[in-house]
Amino acid sequence: MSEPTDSTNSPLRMRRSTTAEQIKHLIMQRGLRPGDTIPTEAELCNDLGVSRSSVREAIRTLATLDIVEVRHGHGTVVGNMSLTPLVETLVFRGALTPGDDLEALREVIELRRVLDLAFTDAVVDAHKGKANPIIERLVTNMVERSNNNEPFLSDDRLFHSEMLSPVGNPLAVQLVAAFWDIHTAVLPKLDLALPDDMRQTAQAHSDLYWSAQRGDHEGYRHAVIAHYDPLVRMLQKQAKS
Amino acid sequence: MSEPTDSTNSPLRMRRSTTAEQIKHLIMQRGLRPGDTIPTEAELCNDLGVSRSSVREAIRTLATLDIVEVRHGHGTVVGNMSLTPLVETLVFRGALTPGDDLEALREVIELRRVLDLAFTDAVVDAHKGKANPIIERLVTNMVERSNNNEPFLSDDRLFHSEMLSPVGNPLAVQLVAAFWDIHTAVLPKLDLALPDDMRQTAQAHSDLYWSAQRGDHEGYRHAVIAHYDPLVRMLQKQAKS
DNA sequence: CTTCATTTGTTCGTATGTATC
DNA sequence: CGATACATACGAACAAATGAA
Repeated sequence: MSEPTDSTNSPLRMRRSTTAEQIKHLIMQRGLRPGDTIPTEAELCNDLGVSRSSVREAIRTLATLDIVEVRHGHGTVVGNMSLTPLVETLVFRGALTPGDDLEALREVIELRRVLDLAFTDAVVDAHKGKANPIIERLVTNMVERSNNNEPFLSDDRLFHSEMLSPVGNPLAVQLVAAFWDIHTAVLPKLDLALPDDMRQTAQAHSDLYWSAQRGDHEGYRHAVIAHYDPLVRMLQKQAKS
Repeated sequence: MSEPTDSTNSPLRMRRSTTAEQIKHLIMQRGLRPGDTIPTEAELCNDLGVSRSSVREAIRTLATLDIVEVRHGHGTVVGNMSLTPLVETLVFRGALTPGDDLEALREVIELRRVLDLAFTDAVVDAHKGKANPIIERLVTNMVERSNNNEPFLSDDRLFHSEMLSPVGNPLAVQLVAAFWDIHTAVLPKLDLALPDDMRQTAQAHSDLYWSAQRGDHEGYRHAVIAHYDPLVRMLQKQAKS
């Protein structure tokens, strides 16, 4: 039985935690908020008693998780802890599987649809009777663009965030935005975007807003179905081939 | 004056992409699957023409996203691209906000509840009329433990995964499991876990399964509500103070 | 069980690019 | 413009873990 290295030979090594965890601990201890600067690499080397490389790898880890944000030549600040790591992981997972990527896309789209349906009541109640100039402008813009066969990606993303925003769950807003990002990142690998489908999608956005605006839960649900219908049909067609 | 280390053996320097992206590209090119070994650090240094530090930071980035998995003294393999990065980010975000952490917990719990409700039809249809010995054992075990005031965390997590598993959306299963992890990681900061609540939660699990098993959609929805009811009440109580 | 090669983990020193003042 | 502070990159050396001979 080999003794597990009693570590008494390393005086300051009672830390089993990694450098990244120590930096996280430091952020919590000092009560730093997103945007606040964290100590420089050199300071962290002294404070934590580790080398520059270790500090850099730890910061790299935290930057990947969007827990910190590195600004070249300026310094490192606390990040806003977005869902970027989720997006990156799932986008790569979708891009990795060569023949099976539409299965990954199907799962993402189903989740988006299910989430939209799940928030139906909250969204409709939040928008009922309240005009929203921002969303109205987005909707008219999307419809117009679809008629000219122009894309409307950025409007699309903003629309869904704005619709979900007033329900009072920022995490949910971020999550659907993240799935939107994954969706649009994985999708271009497949050929689609037919003009008719684009027009149907734009119209569905319009129906979503106006259904919610007049408190029509059932109409909203139908609009959700119609919104994802072109994608579902496309996936079924691809699956047959 | 100082010559820029004329490493003539690496003439391809036109790459603007990061080292991490090059490694991702390499994984895709070779069609590597989770578990397959990727080249060693030394080999990557030669192949990509960068230093070992850069390779290590890139690998660290990919390991953070669970795109690769590093095994000390053995090598590095392709990871399974789980949702661990999402969990880590959100757990830290919840732990960071000192007085506002129950707001973060509320958002997570609302999302869990919404997701469970959103998959009601699929889950009920998938389990209707089909006995599931694994889940039945989990349920009886949880009820028994709750009567003895013993925790049943691992059973709880497995239960939700097993319930959602047959709907055929692995991504959804991973997502609810991830939110379960976030939930249980953020929760211990608050004092709770009353015996009555534990019994109600265990009973709700039982109701969830048996409702689905007999095809009772409405009963399933009520069980979902009851499942999160203790937490919702606790959050409201905490919010008042 | 021991030895040894392989591979990742850690550290140090140095040089370079970049943003701010 | 220069000076400073900072992140980025490189290379060499040694430590620790793993697995096979």
